[in-house]
Parts: sequence; structure tokens; C-alpha cells
Amino acid sequence: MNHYATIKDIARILKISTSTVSRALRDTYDVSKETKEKVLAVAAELNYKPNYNATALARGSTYNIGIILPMINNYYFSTVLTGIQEAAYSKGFNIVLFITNNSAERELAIIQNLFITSLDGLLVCISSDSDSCSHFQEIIDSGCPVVFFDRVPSNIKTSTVIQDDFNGAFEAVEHLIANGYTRIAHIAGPQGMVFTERRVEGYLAALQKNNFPIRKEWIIYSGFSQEDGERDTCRLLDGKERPDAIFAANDRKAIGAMLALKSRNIRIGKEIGVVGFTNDPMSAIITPSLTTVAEPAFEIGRESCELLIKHIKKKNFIPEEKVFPAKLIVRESSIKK
Amino acid sequence: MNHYATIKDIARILKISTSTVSRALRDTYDVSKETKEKVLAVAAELNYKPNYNATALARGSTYNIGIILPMINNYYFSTVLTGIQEAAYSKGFNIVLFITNNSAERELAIIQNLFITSLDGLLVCISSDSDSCSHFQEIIDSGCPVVFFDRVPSNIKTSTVIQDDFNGAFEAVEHLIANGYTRIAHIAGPQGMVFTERRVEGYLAALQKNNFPIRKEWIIYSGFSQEDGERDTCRLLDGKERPDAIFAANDRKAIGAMLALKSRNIRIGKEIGVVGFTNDPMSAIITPSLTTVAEPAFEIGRESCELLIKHIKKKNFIPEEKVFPAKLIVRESSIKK
DNA sequence: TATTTTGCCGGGAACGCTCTCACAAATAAA
DNA sequence: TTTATTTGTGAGAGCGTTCCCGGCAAAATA
Repeated sequence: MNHYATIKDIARILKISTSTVSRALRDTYDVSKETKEKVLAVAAELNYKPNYNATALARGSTYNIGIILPMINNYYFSTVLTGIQEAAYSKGFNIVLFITNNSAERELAIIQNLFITSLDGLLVCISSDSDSCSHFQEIIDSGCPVVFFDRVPSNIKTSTVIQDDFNGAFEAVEHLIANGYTRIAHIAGPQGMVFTERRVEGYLAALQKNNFPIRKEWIIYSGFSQEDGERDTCRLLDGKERPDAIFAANDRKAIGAMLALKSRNIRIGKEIGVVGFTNDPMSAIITPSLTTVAEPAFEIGRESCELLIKHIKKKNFIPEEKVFPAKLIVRESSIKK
Repeated sequence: MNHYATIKDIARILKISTSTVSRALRDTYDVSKETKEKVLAVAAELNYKPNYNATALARGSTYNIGIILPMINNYYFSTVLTGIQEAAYSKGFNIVLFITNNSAERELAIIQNLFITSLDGLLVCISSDSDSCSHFQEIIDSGCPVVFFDRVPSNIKTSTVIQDDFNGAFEAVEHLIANGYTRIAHIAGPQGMVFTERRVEGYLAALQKNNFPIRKEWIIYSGFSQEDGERDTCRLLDGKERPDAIFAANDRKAIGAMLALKSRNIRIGKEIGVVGFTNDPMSAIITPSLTTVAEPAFEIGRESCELLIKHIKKKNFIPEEKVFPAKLIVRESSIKK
């Protein structure tokens, strides 16, 4: 490794003790102005850099927080991560990033090999088919604060940050109904995930409120990708009864749906309405533009991180549950005109 | 911090020395099978986790690499980061992420406060207006391997990984010429950046090869965003002589250009051709679909990281320069038909 | 003047681990 | 049997900090 000057070097040069140097560098009061200045001068001259590992070992706390994400190469997660980073940076924390690729195995491997002793806290969005909750529980029990966001486990008591999936879905479906669509299908996320269920519940609640029948075959659970959306839509179109609107669990699936409709020359909006969820920039670019439910991704990331840091700073925190509102953004894909 | 069992605890229980425990856990040969098994059993029972900071301090090397990126919430960088993460994970390295928000000040602040002693290496894409090269030089001189990718500084001798910007731009413009466009403008990235210049050079070389005149007013330097592309395009359209094709330095700018053309009811392709650079998924979604030059983002990330790890493992490396080919993807926006 | 307070500093243990060296016991070679 | 080699283990220093404790002079108070 690179060899930098240490406080011992500074102490030797100034013929003072290492403790004094340490105090001077940390700007503690117990040191005279002159020696402090001398120390800082020598430190600058030697290009002194504090050894993070030594500090962490001595103090018992690193300024690192671990982030576990299913993926980062889409709008939502990259924006969340940007928000996390913003909060961490402003509070002097570093981010150690882990990506699970939506794989439960990988998530498990990461957690097991996680050098948890070098992290002050953990921010996690569980992978879609995750079943590693007991491992998280173990980490929490050991005293390491953990905050979950977006995809949260149902059976762990700790802080969570999510968007209002139920009301977002509810509003989306009500909007479709208000615009004259009567046969509304839902292409959902993977079964078993909390946010999938909440969005389904919002969908169902809107149907019930308006006295629309519920058709099981019009709720299709699958993955998050554009291809999943395309496949789900084809299944719907090939069914006995064709819906006249599709509410998708996210924008990628909605875009997949739109591509499927386009390839069959079905006019989006006029013949079949489409609403997504996320407000991916793509939704504004695609033709026709996609009506969607906006999630405050940046804010969710920032808030999650701030909450975690709060927990790190005062232990014995009481878990909080933060819910961000989701906002309907009406565009062309859901207007019959 | 969380309190975990240490090797001392294990040693005390088994009445052996800490050195033996250390050896057993690291699976060194210098320990008998029985004691090793006993140690592992006790370690598992106590839920022993190695203290990363202590290990790093004693060994003089962490398994952390720092990543400095201008931003991550777009296709290119989030995909590069995914590639980096893949390589790091498979080699047992952790990623510490820093984001500069395209700000030179922020980049400088990050570098200065970088706890460089806790990083084995650094992977960086400099921010657009970066002028902090001397700081990087200092880090390199101190013995910390640094690999630059995508946006590389021109005056630092170390390994770099980039795509073939010159030939990508050259092919894009040749393609436009081959499709009958004769007045080709270029909306470029920020002036002074290596990759901006290379793409401009490729653009100019293609014009020269085909004996097209070069018009300074048809080369506009600005930022990377969609809004920049929109603004640049409006300037071109409002100029004395209107171009019949626009080659944009990236897809975001190209999409901005398309939006500007659409809002003026200019038919993209037929009246004015557009070519981008990146192969952002949006380029396939937008109507008409956008012809672009694909960059192998994931591979660039993976390769950069592997190169860095190679440098970490054997010091006194000789700098390498890796260039990935860029590939033209023809779609609708550049076809007159 | 005697005593307490204050400001400044040094000594040294501690954090949890790795690694070198030394040494005894077991084995192989002479 | 003697000598050399291998194998398994322990002792202890060291990595670069922080932090508690105590000392000592100067200043403030009695």
C-alpha cells in the first residue's frame, strides 16, 4: 500500500507526543493555539492523511454505510442512489455499494460475507425473491442499524421508507375509470412482494369502489422488465375477453405493453388506455406519452439515508415508517378524447 | 458499534494462542486439521465476524476500491457502474462510491477528503470541467493505482479505458453522408474534454474525406443534457443556413434535438436526419427511433475494474490504454427514404 | 504565602488483527 | 545414534489511531 506520513512522524519532528498531535488534528480544545498551528503546518507539509482503518479501529466506528440494491441500471434505483449519496456526502459518510442482481442467492452471499464490523449501518432494498430475512434480523440484533426502503420485508421490525403504493395505484385506476375505461387489467410485479401486493390492493379497491367486477385473469404477476410487460400484454390480448385499459406495476412494463399494442396496431389511449408507475423519463419521451404515477425516488433515497444516519448517531432508536405520497401524472396514453 | 466476538475470545475458549486462531481462520497450512476444525466450530458458534479495519490495518491493504463518477442517474454511468461492480464482486473487492455531480469543486473536495489510506485503488471518470489533475497525480505518486475511464485527463500517465470516439463519430457522419445528407452539423459536448475533441475530430475527418466544407457555426459546444440539445438545435435552426442533419455527442442531446424538431413540425429523417451516441435504451423507444453509436458501457466498467485490480495486485505496473470499438446502430432517424 | 483551579501536554493501554521469529516435538536422513 | 528437516504452536511486536489518566507549570483564588 501507499505510504503516508503518520502522526508519529509529525510528533517526532515537533518533539511532542502523538496524543498532542492527535488532539491538534482533531481540533480539540485541550491544546494551545501555537502547537496546533505547528502541527497543522507540518501535517500539510508532509501531506499527512489520516489512516481511516486505524481511526475506525480505535474509535469503534467507521463512517461507512453499506447499501444493498437489487440493481442500479434503471431510472428508479440510480436516482434513489443519487439521493442516498447526497445525504451521505453532506453528513460525511461514505457509501459502500453492493448489488444483488435481483438474486436471492447473491443477496445471501453478500450478507454472509459482509464485513459488518466495518459498517456503521446498512441501507437495503431486498431483491425480488429474497428469503434472507433472518440474516438481516441477525445483523439488526447485533446492534447495526438497518433501514429498508422500497421493497421492504414484512416480518422485520425496523425503519422503512416507501412510497404510497396503495393510493398511487388507486388513483391511477380511478383516473382510468374517470376517463371512460371499464375493463381494466393489471400487470403486476412478482407475487409475494409487499409493494406488489399494495399496488394490487389499490387496483382492487378502486374497482370495488366503482362497482366494477374483479376478474382474476386480468391480474398477471410477473417480473419488472419491458419484456415481461410485453408478454403479459399479449396474454391479455389473446384472452377470451379483452380489457380496454392496462395498469402496469411500473413504467418498464407499461412501455412493454405499449410496444405490444403498437405491434398489433392497437391505438393506445383511444382503444386501450395504459398507465404506468415510476415516472421514468422514458414515459415522457415515448409516443404517445405515458400516464404514470410518479415516485419521489431522489427524496426516498435521501430520506432513507438521513434516517439511517439518525439511527447510527443515537442508538436505541425507535423504528420509524416513512411513506411518501405518489402523484399521478396524466399524459396521452390514458386519454380517449 | 456492534460488538462481535474476536479471535481472542476464540483463543481463550480453546486455550490456544491468537496466532493459531488467525492462521486457522485464514486457512493457512501451518496448522493441524484438528485445531482448525475446532477453531472453525467455535467461530461459527460465536458468530465470529472478522474486523475489517483491524485486518486492513495489520495487512496494510483493504479490499476497497474507490469509484469517482460525475453522476449515476443515466444509462451510461449506471451501466458502467454495474460492470465495475460485477468485476469487483467476483474478485472479492468492495466498492466505495463517490459522485461529483459534474462539479469540479465537489470533485476536488472529495479527493482532498478522500481517506486514501483506506483504499487499494481508485477508478475515476473526471467531471466535465475538472481541473484537479494535480491531485490525481499526487495520489498516483503516493503509490495508489488509479485507472481513468471514459473521460480521461490528457496529461496524466496512467491506465485508461475508453471507447473509440473518433471512429464512432466518423462512422456516424459517413452514414449520414451515405444517406444523402449534405449539410451536417454537430452538437458537441463541453469544450476541452478529450472525448469531446475526439468526436469532433471524427466528425471533421468524415467531412474532409468527402470534401464537404467545414462550417464553424455548425459545431456547437455545450453540456450533456437534453435541454442543451434542445437549445443547440434551436440555435442551428435559427441560423442563416439550416443544416439537414445533426450529429449529437450523446443520445440525451440527440433526443433534445428531436424534441426541438418535433415542436417545429420538422419531419425527423426526411427533412433533418439525427444521429446520437451511447445507445441509451431511450433511443430505441423514441419515435422515430434514433440512429446512434453504441458504447459497450458494461464492458468498459468491467474492464476498467479488472485492470485496476491487476495493478493493485502487482505494483510497478506499466500503464495500459484500452480502447473499445464503438458500433453504429442504424434506425429510423437518419433514413430519408 | 498557601491552596485551588486551569491549561497544556505526555505516557501508555487499547482497538483486533497479522506476521516474524523461536522453539519443541515429530519425522526423515545420515 | 546423531543430525537435519519438517510441522505445529506460542510469544510478542507492530499497524496508526484514540482516549483515559495523571503530571506539572502558570494563573487565579483564598
